Amino acid sequence: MNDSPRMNDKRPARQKRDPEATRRALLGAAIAEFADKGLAGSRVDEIAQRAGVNKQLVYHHFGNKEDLFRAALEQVYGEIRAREQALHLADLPAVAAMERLVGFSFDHLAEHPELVALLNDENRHEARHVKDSPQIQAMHSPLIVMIEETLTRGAREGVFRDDMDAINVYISIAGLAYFFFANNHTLSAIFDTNLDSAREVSRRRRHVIDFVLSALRPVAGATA
Amino acid sequence: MNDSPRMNDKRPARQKRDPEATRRALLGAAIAEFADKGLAGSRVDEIAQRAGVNKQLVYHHFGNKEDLFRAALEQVYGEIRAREQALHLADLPAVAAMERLVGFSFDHLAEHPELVALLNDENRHEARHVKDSPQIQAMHSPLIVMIEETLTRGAREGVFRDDMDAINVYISIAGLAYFFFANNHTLSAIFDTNLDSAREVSRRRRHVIDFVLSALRPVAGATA
Amino acid sequence: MNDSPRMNDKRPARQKRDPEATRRALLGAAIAEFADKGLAGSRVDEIAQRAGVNKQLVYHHFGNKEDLFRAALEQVYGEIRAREQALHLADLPAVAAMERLVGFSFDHLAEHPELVALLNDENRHEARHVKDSPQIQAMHSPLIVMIEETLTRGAREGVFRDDMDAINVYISIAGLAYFFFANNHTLSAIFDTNLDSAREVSRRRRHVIDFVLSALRPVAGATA
Amino acid sequence: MNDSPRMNDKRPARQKRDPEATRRALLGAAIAEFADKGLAGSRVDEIAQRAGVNKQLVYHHFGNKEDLFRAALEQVYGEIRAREQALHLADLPAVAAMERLVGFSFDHLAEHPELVALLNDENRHEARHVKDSPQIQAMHSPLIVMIEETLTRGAREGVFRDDMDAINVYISIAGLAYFFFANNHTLSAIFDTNLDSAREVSRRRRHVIDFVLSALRPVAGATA
DNA sequence: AATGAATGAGTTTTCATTCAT
DNA sequence: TATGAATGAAAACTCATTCAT
Repeated sequence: MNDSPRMNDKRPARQKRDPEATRRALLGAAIAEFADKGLAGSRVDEIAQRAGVNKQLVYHHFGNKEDLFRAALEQVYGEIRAREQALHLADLPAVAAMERLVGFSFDHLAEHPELVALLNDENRHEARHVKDSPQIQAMHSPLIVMIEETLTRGAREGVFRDDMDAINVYISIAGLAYFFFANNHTLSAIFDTNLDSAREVSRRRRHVIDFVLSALRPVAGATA
Repeated sequence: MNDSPRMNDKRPARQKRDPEATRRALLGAAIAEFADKGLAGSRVDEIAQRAGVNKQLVYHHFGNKEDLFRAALEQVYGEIRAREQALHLADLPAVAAMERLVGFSFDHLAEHPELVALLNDENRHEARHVKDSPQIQAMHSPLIVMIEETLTRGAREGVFRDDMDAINVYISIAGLAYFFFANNHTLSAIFDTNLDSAREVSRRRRHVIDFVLSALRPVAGATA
Repeated sequence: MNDSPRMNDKRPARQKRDPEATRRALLGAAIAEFADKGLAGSRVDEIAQRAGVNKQLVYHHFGNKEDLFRAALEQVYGEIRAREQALHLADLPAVAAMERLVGFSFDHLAEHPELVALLNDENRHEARHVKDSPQIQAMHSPLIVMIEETLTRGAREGVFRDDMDAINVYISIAGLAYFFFANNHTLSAIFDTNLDSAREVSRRRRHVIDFVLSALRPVAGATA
Repeated sequence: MNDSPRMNDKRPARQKRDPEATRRALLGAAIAEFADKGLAGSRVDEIAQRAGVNKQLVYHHFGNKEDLFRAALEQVYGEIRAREQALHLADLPAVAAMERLVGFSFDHLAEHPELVALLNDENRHEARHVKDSPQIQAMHSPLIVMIEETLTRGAREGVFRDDMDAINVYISIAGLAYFFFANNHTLSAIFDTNLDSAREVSRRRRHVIDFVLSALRPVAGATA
């Protein structure tokens, strides 16, 4: 009687006209492609293909390649920020809290290699897209505050040094995991081992937690 | 008194037909360009221009863009390996040796941002060029052995823990500096500071040395 | 009576967005260019210009230069096969049938110098594109069967020898015309005549028909 | 104590400075390369490499690529002309003479595929180099005269028709072999056989001789 | 005579982006 | 919203030829 879709419709089901799904598919494809090839090495064509949609939709939904890159960054930043919010370190004793924090930082990178890849590229571009994104700017990481609180709490408990700068501690925690993942291939090649194996990854995880907690131990003889 | 060529001219100035100089100029330009733009983002044209030579000489001397990238990697690896050889840690007490080592690792990255940039790119390519380069494979880093010896010596002296794996310690030392430099721009943007300033760099340097030495302190109550 | 576009205009004239026409134009231009210059000597630029379209459309529609060459081969093979189908030799007495066949083979080459040129090039490449083209492989020439039938019929009629191999006869028929056209310029230069003139072409045509029919005459004294 | 060459010289013997040998090597390499790739597809570099000499020597000895192509043509024309001179057909009865002539034409092409390849290319260029070469122009083929004499002799002997034009007979003889070799690959692909095998080549040889002699038989009932 | 370096003008191909439907 | 065609600008790489030694 009318021509509403799906009457007795034999055309490919391809779920036409679901712009939100298209957007999501493109964004996922973009993150994967940018992580693989970098901004310069990625191809708009390839992203569209990965998403199973027409190339022009990239422009329709995101404007251009660079804007798509920014959207990809917003996405991966959004994910880590959301998980950081869920850590609830205040519920734990200082040492356990710090262990959870370091473990989380390590695990998130382990599970999200695309974050490492995108950040490398973004830094090559001098954080241009981050600076251009009010959305990312607004996503303040709670980690600095969490670290500060945990360090203070730990110092009060007598289990941590009290002279550590939270930002530097944050950078150290992140760096201990980041470098391992970011340079996994060259390190594996140079050391002629496979640092990508589950065994080496979990070894590294233990080392990092141990290393951080060890570094934060109070200085013997210091009067806290 | 005029500037006609070859008066009694000792400058290198436009020496015609000096293939070795041409090669060097190209290699330097390539390192700079690859560091700035990455392998995919770099332009052979641009590299030739930076080097002040004809574009086709890239192909004449290096084969193609990818081979040039490999040569650039060989160069930067060669430089750090050469400096590593010169550390002579065995001459120092364990703590001082470790401090020199950590300081060197930090300083070399500070002075050679191109190393960070090239390694990021190389890892994106799964260390393909490193694996293809017998030259790099042959440049064994002496650092692992140095770290092992220093850790052992420090344990004997009672100033270091004795349960630390040298490779993981190496990765930690490198990572603490690497992440700071590799992600300097995004970190600066996120924390709304300028981590590139001399002040912040030297703060970071002190933190890293302190952090490592602190982490390596012997475990209280352990019988070394 | 003016030339404003689309009055009641049935001409193809610059019809925008007619991909089929674009393809046809490119294919025609490619055949001409490949015939003139060969695969190696042809320029994609030139082909696009001849077709009056943007150069990149070659890649859009055909993939690359080599695929375009294969498409050109498919086109010229398709044309000759189509004409071969229309010969209907069975309707004629053996001698007349053979005469029509030889005449057709000669005339087709006379009218399609691009076929000679493309085949020369294709043979230089060891028939690589023909082997790669399922389409060409599927276009079985009916000529062998036609020749076989005609020879058999002629033998029965007592006008042809009965000991001739059809494939070799085919190659002979084709060769007698082919060499004349393929080497027309060098032959003209060597013999200091103009074998390209209508007079010489028609002389050759008569000779070829005469030669073939003469060769096929029954062997005197043989018992057919 | 001086540095004159070959004192007690252990350097590679490479027979330096034999310009005539260099020239020959280059010419042979050029014929091979031009036969393989055609004029447009051939690379001066590749020719020099095949010859084992420096690329610049091509220019030194031959001027440029095109002149080298002309020299290659002169060489292959020279070879066939020399062999043609040695046929001595007059010593044989007409039929045997014709058989030797046809056999020779076939065999020379079989043994010299580069002749076919070069002629194809030369015809694509409208015999430009042949016309430019006084040397080739001067190498008059004795074949036309030989054919004429043989035909006349055969007619007198009553074994040949007397109405055949020598040039057309020449073209037919050459064409029957030429097409088989020139199009061997496409014919093999189309007929799904291997016409390059010794068996098929010798079958073809017999066919060609048979075909020509059969065509030349006197017309029955004609009064010679 | 011989060599390797150097060059200018191409040549194929790629790619982000826009157009027409 | 979605599609395939079309485009301009560029990119990697090639190549005949010349230069300096």
